[in-house]
Amino acid sequence: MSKEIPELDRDFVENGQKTYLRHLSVDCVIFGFHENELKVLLIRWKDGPWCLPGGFVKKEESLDKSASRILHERTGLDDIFLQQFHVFGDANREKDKEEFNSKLKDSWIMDRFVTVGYYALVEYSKVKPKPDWLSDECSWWDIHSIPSLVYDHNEILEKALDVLRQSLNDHPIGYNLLPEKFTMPELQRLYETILDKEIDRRNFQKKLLSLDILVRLEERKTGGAHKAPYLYRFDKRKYDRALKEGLTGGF
Amino acid sequence: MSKEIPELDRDFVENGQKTYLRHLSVDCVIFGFHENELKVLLIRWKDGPWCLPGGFVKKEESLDKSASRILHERTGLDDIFLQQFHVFGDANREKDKEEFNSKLKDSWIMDRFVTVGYYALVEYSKVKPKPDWLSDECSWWDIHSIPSLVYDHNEILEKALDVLRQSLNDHPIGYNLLPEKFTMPELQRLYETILDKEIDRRNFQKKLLSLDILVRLEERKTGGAHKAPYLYRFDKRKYDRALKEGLTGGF
DNA sequence: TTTCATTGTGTAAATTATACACAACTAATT
DNA sequence: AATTAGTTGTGTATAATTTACACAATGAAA
Repeated sequence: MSKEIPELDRDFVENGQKTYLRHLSVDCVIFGFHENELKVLLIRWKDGPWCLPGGFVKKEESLDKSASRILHERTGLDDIFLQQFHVFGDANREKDKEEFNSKLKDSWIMDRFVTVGYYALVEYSKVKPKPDWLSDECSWWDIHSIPSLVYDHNEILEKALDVLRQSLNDHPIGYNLLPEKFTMPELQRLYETILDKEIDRRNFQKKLLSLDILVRLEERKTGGAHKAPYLYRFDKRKYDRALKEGLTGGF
Repeated sequence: MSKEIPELDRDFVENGQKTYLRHLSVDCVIFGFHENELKVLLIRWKDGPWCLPGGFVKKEESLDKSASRILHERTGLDDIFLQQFHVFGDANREKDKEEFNSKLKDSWIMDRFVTVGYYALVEYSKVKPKPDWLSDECSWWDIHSIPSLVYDHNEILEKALDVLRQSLNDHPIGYNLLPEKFTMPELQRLYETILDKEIDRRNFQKKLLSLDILVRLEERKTGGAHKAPYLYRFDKRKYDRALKEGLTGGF
């Protein structure tokens, strides 16, 4: 399974504990929305399994800062919407850890880790996924066809989806996942995908407009094979205000 | 401020890192309800400030297990409703740490700690608060008059209250805080205290009964200076079922 | 016996959520 | 150029839920 460890990695493996807090990691569930599908950014370790992008907490760095640093490293983006959602602390959550890391026997990396899950909402088109030096691949996966992930990462992802679902009415989820201009059907697909249920088209539009956080533009979106829908954008000011009070209702 | 460290403490201070994960702690916000007030169990360090009861994570122990162990140590109770709610990971969250621990200069305890917040719901009357060997006092405090706590513990407590408020409709909060038999006005006070708002008496009763999770007993509660109210209890079976689907509505 | 604070109870009005149908538009097809 | 297929835009009636609100009965204390 494992090859020899390159020079760059060696320092990390042998001396990482001087830089990072031991026993503690951060894993990110990075959501994007594209072609009416909710997607998650996954990476694949060199010669290894798929997993959530993650990293470690520097000794003088806040947890939130770690997460946004990791996110920046993986997506190139700054100012990303990022939310801590759960800590995974089972004593045996990293089963088969030796198998995946046979060359790291005495490294701090082989210690038990408790990991803090963050979810991020990013605009799909702005991300250029780039694998890091630990990984071969970095790409988007539809949430309906996630591969088997390392350790408890499938569980972490499920929990993130769960929290995302419950947050739909009091976090700026639409705002962060969609491009600046979007159509009502696109927004509806986003809601339907996250909630995993169908919503009546007219009632959806009625409720979203009643929240008074959207602005309909003069433009329409052309190019589709059908009637051209209007474009909308969020009214950031009103949106932020509404979120403070919690968006009412919920489908 | 500090006295000499007793023998028992010395081993913990000098060798704790052999038993516990470094950099990681658990703090518990233990809620109880008594005399129509929502209360929190606080402890006071020997010669030190008030704080949330907390502890550390053993190397082969899950996070949840740590929390319930800590809770058991502090309250004597088992099978407590316990819920992780947030991780506090600011790099400088433990300000004035040296001041409070002047005798521990080189101990693992002086390292930076990230702490996982758990909230617990206990039946007030079943708890006999007992300070541990680190603390002088252990007692209940009304949430409206919490003293200044060490580090960021006031912030942790506020966050717990926040989460408790938001969880009222999909967690068994009433069930765990009240004694087996209780009156409708008592239940209403509990809701009003947690939500920090008044609720119409008739509408409250109507909704709670419509959830079909309460059983009215033949008994009434006597001894009060007024008309004797009926006693109720939760129908555990129906209650659990309802919670799975999320209690509807919400005041 | 009276007083006082509290409990138990129901209905009407307002708000919110749900169900549902047809004409207009656009690109693709013929 | 006309037709087709699939999608968009729009409003109303009904059901469900939430809110507002008043008075008689009770039990202890005065």
